Amino acid sequence: MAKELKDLTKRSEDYSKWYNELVVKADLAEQADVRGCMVIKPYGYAIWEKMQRVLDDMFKETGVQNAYFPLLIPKSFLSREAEHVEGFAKECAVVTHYRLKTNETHDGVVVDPAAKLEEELIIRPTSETIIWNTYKNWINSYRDLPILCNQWCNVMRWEMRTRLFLRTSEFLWQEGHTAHATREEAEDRAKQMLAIYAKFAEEYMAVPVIQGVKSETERFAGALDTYTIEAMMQDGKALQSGTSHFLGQNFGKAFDVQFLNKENKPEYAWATSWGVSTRLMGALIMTHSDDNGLVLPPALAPIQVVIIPIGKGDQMAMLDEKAAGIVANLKKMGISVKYDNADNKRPGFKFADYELKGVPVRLVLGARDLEQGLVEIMRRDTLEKESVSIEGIEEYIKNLLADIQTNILEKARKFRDAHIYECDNYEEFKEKVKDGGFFLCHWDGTAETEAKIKEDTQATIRCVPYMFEQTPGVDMVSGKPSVARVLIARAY
RNA sequence: CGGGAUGUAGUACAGUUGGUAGUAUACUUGGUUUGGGACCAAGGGGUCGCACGUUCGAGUCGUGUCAUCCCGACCA
Repeated sequence: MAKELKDLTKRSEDYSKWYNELVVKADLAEQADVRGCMVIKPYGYAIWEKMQRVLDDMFKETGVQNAYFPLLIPKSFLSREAEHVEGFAKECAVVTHYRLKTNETHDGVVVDPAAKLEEELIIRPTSETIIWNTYKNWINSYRDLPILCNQWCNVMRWEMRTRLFLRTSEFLWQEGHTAHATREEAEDRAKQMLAIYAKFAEEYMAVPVIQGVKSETERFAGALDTYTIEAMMQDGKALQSGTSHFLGQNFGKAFDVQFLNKENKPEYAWATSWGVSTRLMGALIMTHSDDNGLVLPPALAPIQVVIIPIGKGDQMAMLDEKAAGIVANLKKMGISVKYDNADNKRPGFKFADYELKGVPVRLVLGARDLEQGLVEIMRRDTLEKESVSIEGIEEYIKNLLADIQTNILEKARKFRDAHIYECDNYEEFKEKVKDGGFFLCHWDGTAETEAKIKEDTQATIRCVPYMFEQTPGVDMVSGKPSVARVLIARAY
């Protein structure tokens, strides 16, 4: 099966096909029969669960609590906030009836026309509206604030074109929604959560990201500011991997969420929302994988170490026993390990299969090596093999896992940094941007310039990045003055 | 919704001038194997997307229809 993956055209030639095949072959997910939705398979879901656990802990450290709000949103809620409607209305699934009945020939069902809903319900594309409708009941005084809620759920957006993990009609995510008494507090929270996303991306996913703020046209519908982390994939395209929005008082006003402040004066609550989705899985896959398959960061790999025994029939009992000791020790150290002694698959098949699945470390327990007290150990990121003493192998593995984690982050960072260009000449930009990469260019701040760039090159302004030193300059398209360079790239 | 392509076994594909369905892989059973994706033997699985038409006869030709994929518009 995996042989087909190796036979695929290389990444550079047909990146999307390579990516899709990889997701399927590595047993992460597949296209569902339902339009634009995906089935996440157990192995893929295990990665998502690990991400959830880590993120959840990070949120809770900042005082956020989990909650749950309804899937269905009354249509009228969506029209309360004008810009929000504009942004989402076009791509929503709508519930119009609440009952089916058997058809005339009694071999199927039809929608019962008598069961038409008076007000249609929308399957949530995001939950700002229903949550703020609820917050109205929770907030009376400045003493009730801040409210810091997060929910893990699914949402649905009727996308025109879908791709596994990166853009599916239904996706899993977390959405945090906070309410604050002051503008400053809300703005700080929006930035704080972005920083958490960036930390998670780098420390756990080993995906380096650029933090910044979105231009007006790229903002979330209804937000005053949208902060973003942008990652670079191996084909040089950008992937928006997480966003945090400062929503001002837009939703407070739209849902009439007022509180009495310390001066006993009514005031609208200030809002933020922030989310990351199963799209992060896409980022993970596209950042690290090679033509042998997935390369998972040890911090998120469901299986961190796989042990494969090799020997003749009568040696297996001895190998099982030897492995059991190592497995027990590794588990004690909090390392997840799988011992695969299935006899219906040959070692070569297992090697290839676990490489495809991105298991960071492989240990080969061979009867022949064991006579000399040696085991073969392979690291997935570099595919380097080494024979090491079985004495103290656990400690060796622990260090190796840490080394892989930092190594793949550095590799990804080096790749990204080598593909970031400062550019002041539009003709040159147009030529170069086709091949991918991030471009730091001066921008006059107008939507016209932004639109022209998009029309000419398909590239968009990803963000105004924080992390680079900024000096004023001249817009490369319009020639007008510019205060800062923005990050421009083609994006997923 | 515009431009292009494709629908044949679980999957990936072949199928010549129209003549009654084939390869690989996967699956099942038995045996031999096991240091980089094993081998041998036997076996199961398809109203060729759907409908209509042409024909003695359609996977193949025609018309229609549905679905999927790719490139745009939209997007976490």
